[in-house]
Amino acid sequence: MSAQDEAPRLDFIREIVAADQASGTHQGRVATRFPPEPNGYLHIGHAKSICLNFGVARDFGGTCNLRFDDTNPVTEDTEYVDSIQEDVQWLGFSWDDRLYYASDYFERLYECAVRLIRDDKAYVDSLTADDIREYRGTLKDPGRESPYRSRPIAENLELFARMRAGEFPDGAHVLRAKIDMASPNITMRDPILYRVRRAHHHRTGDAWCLYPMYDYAHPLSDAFEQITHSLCTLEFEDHRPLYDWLIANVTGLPGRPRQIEFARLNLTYTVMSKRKLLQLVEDGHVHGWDDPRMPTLSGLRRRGFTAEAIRRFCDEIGVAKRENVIDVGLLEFCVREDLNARSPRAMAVLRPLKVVIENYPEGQTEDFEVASHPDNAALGTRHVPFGRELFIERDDFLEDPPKKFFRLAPGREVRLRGAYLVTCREVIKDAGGQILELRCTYDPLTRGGDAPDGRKVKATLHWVSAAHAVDAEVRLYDRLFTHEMPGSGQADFLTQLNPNALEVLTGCKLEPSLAAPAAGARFQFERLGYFCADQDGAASRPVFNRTVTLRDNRATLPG
RNA sequence: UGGGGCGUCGCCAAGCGGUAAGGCGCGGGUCUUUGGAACCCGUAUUCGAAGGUUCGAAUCCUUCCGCCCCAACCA
Repeated sequence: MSAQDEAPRLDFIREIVAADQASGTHQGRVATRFPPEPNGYLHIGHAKSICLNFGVARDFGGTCNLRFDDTNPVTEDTEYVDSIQEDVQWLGFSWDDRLYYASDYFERLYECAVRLIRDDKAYVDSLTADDIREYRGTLKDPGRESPYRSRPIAENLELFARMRAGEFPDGAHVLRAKIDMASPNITMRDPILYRVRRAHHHRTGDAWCLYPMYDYAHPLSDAFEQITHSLCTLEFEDHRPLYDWLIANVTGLPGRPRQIEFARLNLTYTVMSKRKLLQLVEDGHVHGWDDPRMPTLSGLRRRGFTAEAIRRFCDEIGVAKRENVIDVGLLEFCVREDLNARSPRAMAVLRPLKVVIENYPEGQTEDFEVASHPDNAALGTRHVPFGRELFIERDDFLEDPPKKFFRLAPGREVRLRGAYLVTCREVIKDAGGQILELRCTYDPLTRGGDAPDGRKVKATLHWVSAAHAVDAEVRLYDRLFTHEMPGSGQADFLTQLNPNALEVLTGCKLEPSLAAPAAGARFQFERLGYFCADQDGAASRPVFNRTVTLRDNRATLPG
C-alpha cells in the first residue's frame, strides 16, 4: 500500500486549497472564516458551513475567523450574536481571539468607498428605489445608465460625505459601483454599495446612518482579514465577478481572497430558511428557537443531539456543488451511533401497565445490580429495585397476539430484564373491558434472568418497580413536517406541519436512578430510544426529551 | 435564441481516458438477557440522452434534454 492509496479523498474545496498550498499561493497560508449574519439562530445547515470552514483551516494548518456580517441593523440583534457564539463553541470549534464584526470595519469600508469614487469607479445615484429597479433592466434586457452616473467626482465625494453626515432621508441616495449596466449578469449592473438607513445598530448604535451592502462589505472584510479561501453557498456564484471586481479595484487591500461556492444543506421533513424558522417561532408553531423540534443547533442540543453526532453527519454528507436533499434518516443514524456508544442504559415505562407477581412475597424487595452498558463496563452499574408490583409497557402485552408478536400474552413467559422470567396468568379488566392489570408468576430459579434449565424465552421486557417508581413527564418528538420537502410546489409549508411532532406523556414511570438527572444528561431507555433530561424538569419531577427512537427491525407492528 | 451552475444506485458521494469506491437506506443471515448493538453477505454491465474521437470514455468533443440560482436600497 502506498501513501496515495491511503490518502483521504478530498472534497473539491480541499482539493483547491491543497493545490494552492502546494503552489505557494498566499505563501501557503490558509485562512477561512465563518460569516453568519446575526439575524437568527444557527441551524444544521450552518453546521455544514462551520465544519467546512473550521475543518479546512484545521486540515491545512490554517485559521478560521468568526465574523458577524452585521451590515443590516434592522434585522440583527445581540441575542443572535450571543447564541451564535454559544452554538459554534458547543459544536466544538474555536475562533480563539479571532472574533470580528463587519461593523468594526465601517470606517475602513467607508474609506475604501471614497477611494472608489476618487478613481471614478463609484457614484452617488439619486434615483428612487423604483427607478433603480426600472433602470436595471430584466433578465433578458440590458439595463440603462442612470442619469446621475456621470456626476463629477467632486460632487460624488461631497454627496457621499453628506450621506454619512445624515443630511438625507432614507432612500434619497445610494452609492453605486460604476461597472456595466448592460452586463448579462445582473449583479454587475452598477450594484449598490451603500444605502442611507437611519437605524440603530446593535453594536455601532447611532454612529452611522449609512450602511454597506453585503456584496460590498463581504469581499473587503475578507481582504482585511487576509482570508485566503472565502467559502459560501451556490446562490452567490453570480456575485463572484463583483467580489473579484472589488478585490481588483479597491486599492491598497492587504489580501486577495478567492470565493468558492458549495451547495447548502437541505434535509427532508424540515425547513432550513431563516425566514421560515423565524416564522415558526414568531407565530408560535414551536416554543422557541431551541424547541427540540427545530433544526436549529440549540433545538438539536436540547433534543439531546451531541456535537460529535452533528460533526459526524457533516462529514458523511460531503461537500459538492450538486443540489442535495439529505434524508433525515442519516442524521438519525449519526446520533444513534454516537449515543449508543456513550449512553448509560436505564429502564423507563412510558405508558404503564401494572403487573402483580402473585407468588412474590408481599412486602419483599430485591436490589439488582445491573450493568449500565452492555458493551462498555467502564460505564459501571446501577441498582434497580424489584418488588411484587411492577409496571411494564402497555404495548408489551397483547391479549390476543398475532403471529409475529413475541412479548407478553396470556400464558406466555418472558424475561424481565435483569430480574426474573415471569408468566402471565390472568388479565384483570374493568367493567368496560379495559385492562387494569396483569397477574403473573415468577420463577425464583431465574434470578438475574437466566433459566438454569436452559429454556429460552422470546422476549425481554423493561420494567419498573411500582413502589420505587419516579413519576416523570416525557416528551416524544417526531419530524416537524409531514412532507419530505415542506413548501415545495404550491404548498404553504405551514399547512404541512406535523401535529404529532410533539407528544407529551405524563405519569411515566422511571427507575430510581433517573430521579434527579442533571439537565442535558443523556440515557438510553432500554428498548425505547435515547432520552435527554430537559431543563424544565424539577428535582421531584424530571422531564425527558426523546432524542431519537432505537432502530426497530420489527417487520410489522401490531396496534 | 440573458447570465451563472448542476446532472454517477432510493438519498448522499468518490471517480480527473485504462475498464463504476464508500456511507445511509433496503434485502438476507449469524449472534444476542434491549425485536438494540455487533458481525457477515447481497444491492449501478452502467454513469441525463444521442452522436463522435480513441485500442479503450462516467471521464475528451458536439448536439439535445432536465433541474437549480439571479431582476431587495436582504444576506
